[in-house]
Amino acid sequence: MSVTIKDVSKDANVSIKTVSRVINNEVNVSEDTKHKVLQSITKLGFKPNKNAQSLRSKRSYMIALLYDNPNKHYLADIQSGILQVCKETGYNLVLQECDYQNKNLGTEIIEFIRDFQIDGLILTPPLSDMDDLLASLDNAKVQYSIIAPSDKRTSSSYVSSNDYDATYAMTNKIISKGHTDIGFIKGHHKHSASSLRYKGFSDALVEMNIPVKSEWVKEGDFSFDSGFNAGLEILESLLCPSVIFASNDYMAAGVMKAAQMKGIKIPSDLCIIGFDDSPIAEQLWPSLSTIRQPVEEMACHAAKILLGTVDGLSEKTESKEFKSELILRESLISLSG
Amino acid sequence: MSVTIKDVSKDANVSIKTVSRVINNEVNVSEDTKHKVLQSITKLGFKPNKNAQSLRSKRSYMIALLYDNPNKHYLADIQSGILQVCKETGYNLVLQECDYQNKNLGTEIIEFIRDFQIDGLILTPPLSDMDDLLASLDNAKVQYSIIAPSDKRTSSSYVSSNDYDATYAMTNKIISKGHTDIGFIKGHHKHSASSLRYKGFSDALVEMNIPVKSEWVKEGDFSFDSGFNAGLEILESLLCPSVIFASNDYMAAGVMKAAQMKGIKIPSDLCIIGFDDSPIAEQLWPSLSTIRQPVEEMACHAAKILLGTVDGLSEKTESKEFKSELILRESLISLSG
DNA sequence: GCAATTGCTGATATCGTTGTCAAAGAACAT
DNA sequence: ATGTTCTTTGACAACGATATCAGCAATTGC
Repeated sequence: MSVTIKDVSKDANVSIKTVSRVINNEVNVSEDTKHKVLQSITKLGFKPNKNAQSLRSKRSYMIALLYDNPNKHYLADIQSGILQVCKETGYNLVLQECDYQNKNLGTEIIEFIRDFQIDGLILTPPLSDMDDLLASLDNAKVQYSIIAPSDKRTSSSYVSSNDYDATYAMTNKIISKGHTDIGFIKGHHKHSASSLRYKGFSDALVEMNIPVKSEWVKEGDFSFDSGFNAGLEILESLLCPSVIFASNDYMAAGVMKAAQMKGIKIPSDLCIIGFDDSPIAEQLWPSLSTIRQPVEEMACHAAKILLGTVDGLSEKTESKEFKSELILRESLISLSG
Repeated sequence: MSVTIKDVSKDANVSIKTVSRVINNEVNVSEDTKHKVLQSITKLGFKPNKNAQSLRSKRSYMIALLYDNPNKHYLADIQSGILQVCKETGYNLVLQECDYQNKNLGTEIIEFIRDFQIDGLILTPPLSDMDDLLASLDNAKVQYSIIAPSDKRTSSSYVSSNDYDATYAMTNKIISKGHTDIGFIKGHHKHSASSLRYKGFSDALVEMNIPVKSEWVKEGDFSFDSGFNAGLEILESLLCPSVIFASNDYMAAGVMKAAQMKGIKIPSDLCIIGFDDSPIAEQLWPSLSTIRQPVEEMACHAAKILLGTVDGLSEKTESKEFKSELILRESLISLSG
């Protein structure tokens, strides 16, 4: 039926082991035989049987993406980044939703890996910051790469973004437009990005000698609703800020809706800033000033890192910090009068 | 290292073949031995090695989701529906992005299935309507189930929604609010839902003796931008409609932005209707009246259908049409004056 | 010149399951 | 008692790859 390594070995007049050597790019194969074998392979259209390979070599050629993240756009971007790399390397991606509050998460993940012989993991926030989880993975000698951890640990490979610098820069930009009354909505406290983003914001204020007003700082969870509620609370203060900076675009959209419902004009009465440059940022009116992160590229890189350690064939890839970009749109204007 | 069928057979004092029989629920195993084996299995925590099973039995325990759809929320919903079923049944989901314009799509898909020994496919629009593709899959005896095909073919299993009835009902609802000047934005012409939705709309108008004005009917492609542009065009007509019905929420959001940029007040000057009940529908201000489709449930059902035919263990599941629900929100009001 | 090392190759065992086939015993018909 | 059928079971081959190890020739070291 399907052509096997045996057929190739017969055609090329070598042993099956030699064919195996060629497929796996092993050393100590003469150029001559290698060429001969490769020719037979293309001639017969041979493709190694993944299951047989996996069975014998204990590798599944599958990596898994672990997530506990309600933001579907974010996940979709992550996925397509990883899938690009998978396609090139012949690996497969398996999706696994987790519950970060699950006490047995570590054990369950390790069991999952063992059952399916998953070759490696990619972790997304908030899982990327769960030190005990990472520790048990290390302990079980599981290969993984993490996306956007809070501190750049040296032990594991990661891709990160410069959340702190980006919010710091955006806050300076806001201040440069004449604003001093600035509210902030934090993200989910379990996500490392939340504290980094808040720190970038508050450091920038403090450095310009602008006090951080606690009644203008609320905590959300990255969802539209939490942004909406936080926005309502801030806008019901006696004194309203002239800018609200939300830790992501969905919360910013929530603020915008809250403001519009209260008849507050954007951006003349209130400027709104988001983070992530989600599609919604451009779809709102007025469109949202925000910070663009190369999420897809980051995921792509994370996959390369993982496959670099998992698969001898792929070249080694290093941890990397990606730079964000300020996107200035209609929702931020200079303070009038 | 890991416990195998051999260990179980020793522990239960039977042959490995008998253990295999028990795992696979084969007939002709006495209750006694079956019980004994099952006990050993739980005692030792045995789990069959998927790769060995696949290698021997020619089944991969993997199904693939094929898509060519830019709507990430839609895809994410589909995915999570399928993943639920996969989790229960121990199958794995592989993602495969396709290009519906690719001439060799059929051949490539069949090759993909052969290489990875994929057990079955789930097709989403617009792939679900490509008759030649389905024909070649049939021809290659590939198992698949399709989500939302335009016509309910009897040959293949499908899940569908009542797009026609839903738009028809919504259009009647609009008319009942006193509107007669109604614009419509069609979806991507390759998606079967597009024509169904348009037909539901125009049939409802015609039945109420309201002519369909061609300058108020535009074609989009389900993207925000296409909705935005179509909205601009319609709103630049000499006479503007009092309602614009878009074939999905993203296009409706585009229309809303276009209207707001032109200073048109929603819903007092213009009502807007969407389709799908995407998250954005609730996040806009004013919030969007729309039609909710149980996408996740549909995907779940599609997966059950597929695994019912692929896997003898799962119970057989039938094709099914899912009902949509009208969601009335702020963006539709009665015609004043 | 001889031993030791290196480079290349192949025979064969092996991974953990399922498939084939035959044997043993029970049940039933003759 | 004998033959036939049915149920239950196990020994062993097979799936298609990689791993081990040994063999042989060519090169190197002394």
